[in-house]
Amino acid sequence: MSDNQTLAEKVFSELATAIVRGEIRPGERLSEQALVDRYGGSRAPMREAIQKLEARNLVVRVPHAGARVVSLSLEELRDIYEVRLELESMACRLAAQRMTDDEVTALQDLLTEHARTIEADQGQSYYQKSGNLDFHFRIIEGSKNRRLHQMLCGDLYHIIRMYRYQTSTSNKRPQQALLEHLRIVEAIAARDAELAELLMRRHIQASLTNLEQRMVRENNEPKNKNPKYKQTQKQA
Amino acid sequence: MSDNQTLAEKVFSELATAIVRGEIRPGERLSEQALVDRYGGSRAPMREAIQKLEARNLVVRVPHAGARVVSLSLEELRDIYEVRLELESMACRLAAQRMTDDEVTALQDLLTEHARTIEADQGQSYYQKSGNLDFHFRIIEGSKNRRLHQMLCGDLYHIIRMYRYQTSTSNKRPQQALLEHLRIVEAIAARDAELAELLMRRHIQASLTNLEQRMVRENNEPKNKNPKYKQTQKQA
DNA sequence: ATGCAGAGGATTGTATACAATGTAGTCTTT
DNA sequence: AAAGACTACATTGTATACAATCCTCTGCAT
Repeated sequence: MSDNQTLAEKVFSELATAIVRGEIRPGERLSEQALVDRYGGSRAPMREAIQKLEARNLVVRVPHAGARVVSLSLEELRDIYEVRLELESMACRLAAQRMTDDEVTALQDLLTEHARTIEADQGQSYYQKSGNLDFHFRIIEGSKNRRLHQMLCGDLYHIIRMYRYQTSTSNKRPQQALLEHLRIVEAIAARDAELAELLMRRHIQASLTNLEQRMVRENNEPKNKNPKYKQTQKQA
Repeated sequence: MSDNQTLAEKVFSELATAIVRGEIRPGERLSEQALVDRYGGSRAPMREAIQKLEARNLVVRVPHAGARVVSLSLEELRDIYEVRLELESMACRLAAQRMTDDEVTALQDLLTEHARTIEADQGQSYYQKSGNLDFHFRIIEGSKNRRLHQMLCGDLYHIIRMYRYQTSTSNKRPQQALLEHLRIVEAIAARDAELAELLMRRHIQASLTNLEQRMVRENNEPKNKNPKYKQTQKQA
């Protein structure tokens, strides 16, 4: 029934959401014994859970030294964003070629739903929370490329959600984002793969340029010199 | 000294190369006890090694049922090639923007070296073996994007090397491949990112189209219906 | 005061033992 | 004879115990 999945998997998924939500801060250490005390069981499943987290790049493990939640520098975050930009643009191109007509109409319906929500709710909360993700997820699935889906949803998105730097695009102006979404779906419906890819690229690019600007600003004001690894922060 | 790395890591790397070289066939099962008998130690490090393999998508593990070496369908292989095509083209674009002048000249030197080798050796063996990989690796490193490097070299390349479907491009005519390499480096040296990306895309595309043609052929001749999972093959 | 050396403690890596689940083979039943 | 259930075995998941490594704190020397 409920314990169909192994203890290691349960601990893994609990830890993963905790990390993504920021309940466990970047740089914080994951002691195997501490996990035993918290979740019960023995060290073996805890080790396995930690290894699963490492596989998803959520923690970094060094032999004999233990595991810490990843703490990304701006450079590393830029790297991730660059890859995401490329892969998701690619997904959009493929989606324009491979989505079924039904899937396209379903996507259009989703956007009209979003429009209603924005109008009613002022759109601040709901839209960017799940709606924005829904839209991107559907397009990624529409690419009909399982590996691509795995890379974007499995690895990159979790980390990106950890560091919410998507400020400029979707936070400030959801109606602008919706407009861009509409244009993208138009291109997909017209089976114009090139245009769809270009529009998606521009749609995401804002986050990346924002991040890069932050990087140059950071470099010019070297007051917090090396925030690469914040170490040894126990919960007070 | 030599056992600076843990037993789990040693077993992992041994198994990884064995799998990539085809010494352990796709679909073959990896029993923990069998690994203990072969490599010594106990089950704990073997489990860890298997999990590391799973993290790199070299084996598939199902709870309580064990681990098997991945056996990819043509669709899954196409997915991987599609992603590789996109990521490596991207790497080439970034390399054109970010490689230092020294790195570019080093790359040019590498290609003149390759040219000499081809002339002398008839180029069949050496060139495609390590030379071709060297070239691609350097460009990937030239992108200065660690995550991209990790994705291409860590995950995708191992699997691609397992299934050597790169027949059409580099096998048949190494001198043709060298020519394409030269053009790519020219574009990089000219800092023409767009052109460099385009040339790399075309350079790799042949493998993908070859694979896709194979897929449609396979679908039209359904004599070997479901070669998705070859199961229960013990070494005779 | 600063830097290095060493001992102690804490944590991880490994080994072994037990429990739970999946698998195969046999037996029964229709 | 074929299909289903049951039993025995094999394999994986988990727990506990031991060994090896690293981190920290203290003490000494410069």
